Amino acid sequence: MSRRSGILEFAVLGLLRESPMHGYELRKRLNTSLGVFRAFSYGTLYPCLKTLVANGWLIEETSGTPEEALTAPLSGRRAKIVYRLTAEGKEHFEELLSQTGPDAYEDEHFAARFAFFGQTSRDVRMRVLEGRRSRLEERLEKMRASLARTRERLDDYTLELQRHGMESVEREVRWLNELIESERAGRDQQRSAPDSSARHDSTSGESGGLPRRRDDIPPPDPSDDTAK
Amino acid sequence: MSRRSGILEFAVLGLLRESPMHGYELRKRLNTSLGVFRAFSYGTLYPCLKTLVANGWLIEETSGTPEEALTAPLSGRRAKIVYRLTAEGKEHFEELLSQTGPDAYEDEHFAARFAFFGQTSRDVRMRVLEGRRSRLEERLEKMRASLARTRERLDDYTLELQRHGMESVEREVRWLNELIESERAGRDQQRSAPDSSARHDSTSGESGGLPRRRDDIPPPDPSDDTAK
DNA sequence: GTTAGCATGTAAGGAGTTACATGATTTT
DNA sequence: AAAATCATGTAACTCCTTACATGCTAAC
Repeated sequence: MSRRSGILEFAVLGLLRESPMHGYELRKRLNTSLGVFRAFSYGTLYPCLKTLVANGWLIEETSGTPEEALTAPLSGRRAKIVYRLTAEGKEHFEELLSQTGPDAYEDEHFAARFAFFGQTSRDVRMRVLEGRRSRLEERLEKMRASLARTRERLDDYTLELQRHGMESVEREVRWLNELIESERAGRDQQRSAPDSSARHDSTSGESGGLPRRRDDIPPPDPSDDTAK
Repeated sequence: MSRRSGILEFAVLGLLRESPMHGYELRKRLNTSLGVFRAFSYGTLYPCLKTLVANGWLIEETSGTPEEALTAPLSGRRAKIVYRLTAEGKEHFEELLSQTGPDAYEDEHFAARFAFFGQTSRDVRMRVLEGRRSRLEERLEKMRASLARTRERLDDYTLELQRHGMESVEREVRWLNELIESERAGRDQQRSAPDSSARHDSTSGESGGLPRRRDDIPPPDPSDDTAK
């Protein structure tokens, strides 16, 4: 029951929900899917996996399927451990998904939550988006106030740094506004049942409707991979 | 000689270079000046200050000046410790300022460096800005490659998250381009002396020229202060 | 007179990195 | 047959937060 990390635990469970994987692959997916925001090392990931197994959320499958076991039978070949989500793990993840406490609005936590919106029910999505937005608006308030108080004493570079920081936050607010609007637009389709005690129903990705974006993919550029 | 933090050490020395301060004030300035990027707690700051004193970079002045000492003379009044940069501390900070190793291009480290650009020589400023930019460009390369590889398998939300992340990075690159251009424009004024072994001359803030920005201050809104 | 903010600290612990150690498999 | 990359782990260490402990001073 140990209180392992939050973000990492959440992301691992979420990725394994889609399909079983071994540690190495998991790490790559963590660092691209949730990519810009977080990069975990093996020294973090492997111990975490152990803990999740100990909690019963995961099981290890040592080179699993019978066919594969035959490919390398009796040699003392190093195990390739595939992790699979258990029923309890699934349940636990579902519960984490439904939490909308203030933690969920912090930078990195929010990114992790967003990455799994596809598996999140619409009302939770809304709460998270709106929570994030008001968190950012608070932050803007403080920045504005502090700027007004201190702007005389600050040199140009410090000022420029603050200006750029504020603009970044404002930009994210605008992004959230768009997202929230799309979610609202996607609603009304299926008027949420008058039953207000709506239980989160496992696969409740009602795919509201993201703002369909210009599809400018850079030319299929198959280059290196290695994440440092 | 203990290897204390980097960012915090750097920022403390930089702030104290401007004027002596006590811990509480220092913390507030850290969390606004370098603000958006980093928030330190007392549990971090005070021990760090002790270390810096032990290293000889700072000295403590217990309610310092004679006049002030008279205001609260013999009562066992709790000391209000003012920290002042020593000559060695100044020298050390100068040396830190001149470092342009790869660390200086990381997110938070970069922000700290930028915040003290007013006290940094122009060629170092240029190196830091350009280093940061190429760091971000590498990151963009990886993101583009990874997107091209995996885009089919990803759901809309994950895609949207990546798109937004990339846009943020691209935006920062544009910002850096502007800054670099301004620095270059500000050069040519004082053709840097043919003496290439230019020693960083203490106060070498030749204030190149930031892009003068629209001055839209929010109405002087004197509200709350408290950080959390 | 009591709440809020100023001011300084410590101890315990959480979260993650780096560097090390090992070995298998694939590509060049 | 060397180099790269796949694959799994551990130990030591860093950095920072939380929660606690203390007391002063200003404002309401």
